[in-house]
Amino acid sequence: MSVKPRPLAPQIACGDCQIRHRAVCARCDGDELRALEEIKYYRRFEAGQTLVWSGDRMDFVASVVNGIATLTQTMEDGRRQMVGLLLPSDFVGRPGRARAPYDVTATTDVMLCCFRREPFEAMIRETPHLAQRLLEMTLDELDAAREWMLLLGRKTAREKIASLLAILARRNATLQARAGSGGTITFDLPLTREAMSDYLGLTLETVSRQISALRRDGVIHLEGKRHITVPDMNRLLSEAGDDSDGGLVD
Amino acid sequence: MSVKPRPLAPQIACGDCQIRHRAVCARCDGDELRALEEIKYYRRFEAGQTLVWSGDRMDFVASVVNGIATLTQTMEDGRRQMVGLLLPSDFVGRPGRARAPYDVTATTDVMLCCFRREPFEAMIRETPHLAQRLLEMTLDELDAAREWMLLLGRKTAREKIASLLAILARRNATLQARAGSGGTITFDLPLTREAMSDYLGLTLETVSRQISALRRDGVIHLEGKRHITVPDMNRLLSEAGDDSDGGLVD
DNA sequence: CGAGCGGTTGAGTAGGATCAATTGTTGTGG
DNA sequence: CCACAACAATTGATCCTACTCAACCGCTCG
Repeated sequence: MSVKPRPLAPQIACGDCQIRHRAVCARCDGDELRALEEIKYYRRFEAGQTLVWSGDRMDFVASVVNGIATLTQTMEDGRRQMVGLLLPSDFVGRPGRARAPYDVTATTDVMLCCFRREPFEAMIRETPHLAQRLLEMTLDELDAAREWMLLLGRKTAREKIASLLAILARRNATLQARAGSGGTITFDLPLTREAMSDYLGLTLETVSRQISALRRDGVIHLEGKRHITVPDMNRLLSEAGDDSDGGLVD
Repeated sequence: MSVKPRPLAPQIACGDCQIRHRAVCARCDGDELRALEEIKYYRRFEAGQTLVWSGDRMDFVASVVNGIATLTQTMEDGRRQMVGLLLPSDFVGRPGRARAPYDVTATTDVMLCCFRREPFEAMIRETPHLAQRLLEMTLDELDAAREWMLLLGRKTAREKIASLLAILARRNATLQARAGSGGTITFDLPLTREAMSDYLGLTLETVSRQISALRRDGVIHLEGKRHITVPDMNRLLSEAGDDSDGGLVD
């Protein structure tokens, strides 16, 4: 249980940063960036590591630079629900709160750009660009959370799986900048079956069965356990129950 | 289907407003309040009315002054999930977005304090107090949404009901300023069984059965259909699975 | 080689959904 | 004043989806 010395990564100039235009700092001008450079430092985590435990003191907030992390809540008897999926440029922590309300776990290797909390809170108060961007990001997260609530409360297991795959596919599509809506899309699952079950409010057995079912029905193709091909995105979307089109299965 | 002329309510001075210190305007100083007075107007809605339809254009944002409203999402086949419960001082609408993503419905008579969207957005940019308060409120809503996700994804029907009752009881307790944690609490359900089922991701039959079960087991008492007494708040909390104490049922 | 881990599949079960009947309660019109 | 419709809610019977428990596969690592 001994903790390795925290891996501090070398400083990167904000100007060279991959997430410069999507993270909290997106709207900051030159002076503001320089102020941020003063209070930032990088930390690297390995896949599987817990970055923060629920209830822990957090004296930083951070942007995810690369990798994927999750927020999860756990009940006393061990039931777990993922409540956040953090991708590059997403924000971790809450200004004005010292204790973490959720476990934060790295599902892949993760690099964080951390800001010491106190000076960051001061900047929020003083530089409107930072506060405005954070507000915008928080509103987006709230919308995502509400979409997620519909999934958890009302969708069937099959629809849940299809929805998650659609989210991941769409994300990869924007990165690959292809596939208007109908084309073939390919990506790797960044989550284990267990993590997927925590996301979807299912058991891992049900996740596995439904993935198999979608494969049998030709909605997706699988190579190995993790590599997924979606031959027809519209088909996947209609399986997800989201429908832009009208569910024209037959 | 004819729409009554929208009920415009008489103007109230911000200084006399019940929600002055909890709404978006909570941190505003005198000048800022005066600017808000310029762009605000009141609207009243009757119980059951839909304030906004999903997809509609919204050219205002608003604070709930009194009454209770809900945000709901609906799938094509009619499955519905509530994704927000709006109480007095809560905020409706999103600066920077013209179209409503959810249906907003009054469950009781509701009064809104509306701000025309364009000037309000300008104020967000210029008066940091407004933006800061809105950020804070949005972060609180995000936390609430994540708590709700745990409920939807992992709790049993009985725990869901107990959780909802605990939330409503706690809210009334703060209003009545009593009942540290153990005392008797009494309140009226502001929701129909159907609205509760939309909140909890259940059917209304299951809601009814579980309320009956909690009554049989002495966790709550019922007078009529809507008036609820909680003799032991800790008992209710442990039924909800939230537990501050360890679930010491036997 | 065996242990550990991620994943798949099968058999049996249970919790909540579905379909249906019934009881108030309220409000409307004759 | 009562009959009737509309609506909220309760309760019962039955069904089915997803959970539970269990065995097993393939791969990696020590």
